[in-house]
Amino acid sequence: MKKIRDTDLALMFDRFMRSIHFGLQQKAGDFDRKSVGPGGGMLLMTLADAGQVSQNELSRRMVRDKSQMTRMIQGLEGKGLVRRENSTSDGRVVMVSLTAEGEQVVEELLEAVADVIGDLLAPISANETQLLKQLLSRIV
Amino acid sequence: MKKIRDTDLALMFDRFMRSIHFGLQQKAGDFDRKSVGPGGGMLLMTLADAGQVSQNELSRRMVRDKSQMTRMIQGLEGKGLVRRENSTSDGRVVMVSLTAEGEQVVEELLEAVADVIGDLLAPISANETQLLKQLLSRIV
DNA sequence: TGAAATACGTTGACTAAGTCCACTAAGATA
DNA sequence: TATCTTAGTGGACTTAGTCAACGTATTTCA
Repeated sequence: MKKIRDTDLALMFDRFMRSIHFGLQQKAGDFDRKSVGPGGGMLLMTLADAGQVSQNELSRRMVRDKSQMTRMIQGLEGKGLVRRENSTSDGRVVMVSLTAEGEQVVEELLEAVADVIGDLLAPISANETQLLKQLLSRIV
Repeated sequence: MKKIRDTDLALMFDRFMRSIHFGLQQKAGDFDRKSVGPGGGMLLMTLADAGQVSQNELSRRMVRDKSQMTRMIQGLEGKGLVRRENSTSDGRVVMVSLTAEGEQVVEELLEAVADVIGDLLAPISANETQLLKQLLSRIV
C-alpha cells in the first residue's frame, strides 16, 4: 500500500471540496433559486452556523479577505437573504445575520449539501464519519 | 458539545484548504521562485503523485474543467516545469509530466506544504493524523 | 486629555480561477 | 463509409481573490 504523506491531505481536501461543488452544481436548479453560487452558499451556511456575527468575524471564519466579504454580503443583501445592522456597542462593526428568507434558502441548501456529502461519504461507515468530523473539528 | 452535522464538513474542509493557502502565501517568497501560484502548485503536486498522465486524467483527478487544464498546463510549460508529449498509442491524448526543474520546484513546494500542514495538524496526534489520512483516502 | 496607533469596513483596480460553448482532430462503432 | 464519441484547444464571460488606499470609530498611553 502506498504511503500517504501529510501533503497529500491538500490534494484530498481540495478534491473533496470540488466534488461537493460539482455535485451541487448538477442539482443547482433544485434549490439555488436565488442563484447564490458557491461563494454565497458557503457564506449562508457559515451564517446559519454562527448566527449574528460581525463581517470581520465572518472573514476570519471563512478565511477570506475583508474586501471580498463586503462584496459577497452586498450581493446577498441585495437578494434579501442577509441583513446588515450597525453594532450598538462599536460604531465600526457591522453585524450580519440571515433574514427569514435567507434561513429558508439555507435550509434547502443544507439539504442538498447533505445529500451530496452523503454520497461522497458512502465508502466509510457512520462511525468513521463521526470520527472524521471529530478530528476535523479539532483541527480547524 | 455542539453536534457536528455532515454539512459542516464542507465548512471545515474549505477552511482547512484556505488555511493552507494562507500559510503558504506567507512564506511564498521562500519557494515560489517560479510563481506558480496555488493552482499551479496543486497541479505540480498532482503530477508528482501521478507521474506521467494525460490531461484528461489530470482534469479528472483535480476535478477541474479540461479547458482550464489546458491553460494551467500551458502556463507551467512556459515556465519549463512540465513537459507535454503526444501519446504514441492515441493521437488525441497529450501526456504531461514534470521536467527536472519541475521536480525540483515540487520538492521545495512539498516541503513548504508539509510545514504548513504540520502546524495545522498540531492539535491532533500522529496516530490521529494517520487515521485521518486513511479515512480520506478511502473517500476520494 | 489628545495625538498616534490600531481596527472595521468600503472601494478601486487588477490578476487568477472557473464556466460554458463551439470547434478540430483522432478513434470507435456499426 | 457515415456517424458517434473522446481529447484537447480557444473564445468570451462570470466569479473569486489580492492588494493598496481611504474614511471613520476606538484604543492606547505619553
